[in-house]
Amino acid sequence: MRRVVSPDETLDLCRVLQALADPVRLGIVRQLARDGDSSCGALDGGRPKSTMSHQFRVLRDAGLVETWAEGTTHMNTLRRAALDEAFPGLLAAVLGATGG
Amino acid sequence: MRRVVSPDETLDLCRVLQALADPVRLGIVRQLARDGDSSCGALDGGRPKSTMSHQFRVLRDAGLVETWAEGTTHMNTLRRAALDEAFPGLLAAVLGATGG
DNA sequence: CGTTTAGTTCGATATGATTCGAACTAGAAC
DNA sequence: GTTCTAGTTCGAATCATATCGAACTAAACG
Repeated sequence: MRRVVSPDETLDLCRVLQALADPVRLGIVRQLARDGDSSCGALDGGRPKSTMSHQFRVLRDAGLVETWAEGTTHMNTLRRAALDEAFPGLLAAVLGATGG
Repeated sequence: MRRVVSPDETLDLCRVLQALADPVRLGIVRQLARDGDSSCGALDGGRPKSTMSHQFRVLRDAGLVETWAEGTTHMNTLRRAALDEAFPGLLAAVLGATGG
């Protein structure tokens, strides 16, 4: 249950919006919200690992996602509480939107 | 009261988020929300006109802002209704956030 | 220890965004 | 018509982002 990369504690709105402004990353966030914590591999959609690793890094750096190792896999969770506290309603609005 | 550039009627979430994910454009949106319709010149913050023209174009293309000519000046308005309909709560969340 | 599995990091490339000066356009005022 | 004002468009430089293969790391398992 070690934490791999500590997300930046001070959430920056522009950074959060930029992290969400990408179809791949928005899909990851949506899937995490819908299905709960998942490994990186369960969220890659067939894309190369190096590409996904980059996308997860952007999400972590923006403070949207937290990642830890469990055995050989890395688990990801949405930082709902932190996001709701910093930007109330933002995550709900993004998740509620139907289109991509 | 002619409309200069017709915003794309179908709002795309990724495009909207990307347009908002810039401090300059976020500031424009915030100022439009707070002070009401304004000319481009009243929102430039001393930046070159060509730079601002580009930023307004991004906002228009994303459907966030509508622009029309009044005499020599161009007036801008936030498309609140369209945004609230497409992504309920999003604009409120972005405007409610205190930080940049 | 050797191997497999799951991600990361590195390096390169390609694509897109931002910025700005200079030239252009349209309306207003003289 | 000339001039002024307010923005746009063009072109180029700069910077950031996305993507991917290849090499690397760390845990698990034999």
